Amino acid sequence: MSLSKDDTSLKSYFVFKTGLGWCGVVSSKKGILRILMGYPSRERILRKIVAEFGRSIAKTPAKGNIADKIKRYFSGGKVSFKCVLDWSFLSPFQKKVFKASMKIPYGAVESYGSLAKKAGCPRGSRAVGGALARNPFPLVVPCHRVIRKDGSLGGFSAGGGLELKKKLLKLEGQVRNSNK
DNA sequence: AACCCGCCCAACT
DNA sequence: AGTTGGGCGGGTT
Repeated sequence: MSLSKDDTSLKSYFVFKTGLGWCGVVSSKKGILRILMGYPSRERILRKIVAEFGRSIAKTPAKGNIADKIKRYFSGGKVSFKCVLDWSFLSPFQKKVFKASMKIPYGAVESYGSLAKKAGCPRGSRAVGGALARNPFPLVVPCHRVIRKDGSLGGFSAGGGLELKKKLLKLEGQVRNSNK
């Protein structure tokens, strides 16, 4: 996934604060390159962005409605994230998995295995887990809706960790108080 | 060519 | 409830 550091293709970012931590969006000319969320401070998220995209990345005013959508979603709105993504750097397998996962509707969940089947890779549950573990577009590619077959949560590697996954599912009405 | 995994399933205790 | 052991497929080094 390594992006060349001194790539001249222009990238830009903006960050913003939400009820569930600091979030950020990095874009290229083609679309959104990366969504970050769940960071505890402005410094932390900036450091992360610089670490991944280099110091030369440009800051841009929070244009577009993606920030508003995320905020609305975090406060309980049933938001559907339709936005242009730049996934030119993803592997074919990742594209298949992300595409399949975007079909999971708000408020629904699906298991890694079942998603693997829908992505055309019937025994690829672990591979699906691996792909989702590096999902650059959390929320837009709703990897938080993918859980284990037995109902336990599985993992979540975006900022905020498993706790955030639990919160998101709760927002969507999916986590009973089982505390599993 | 080895590792690592956000898994799954059956078969146990 | 938890553990084990085999199998799994993609990604990374």
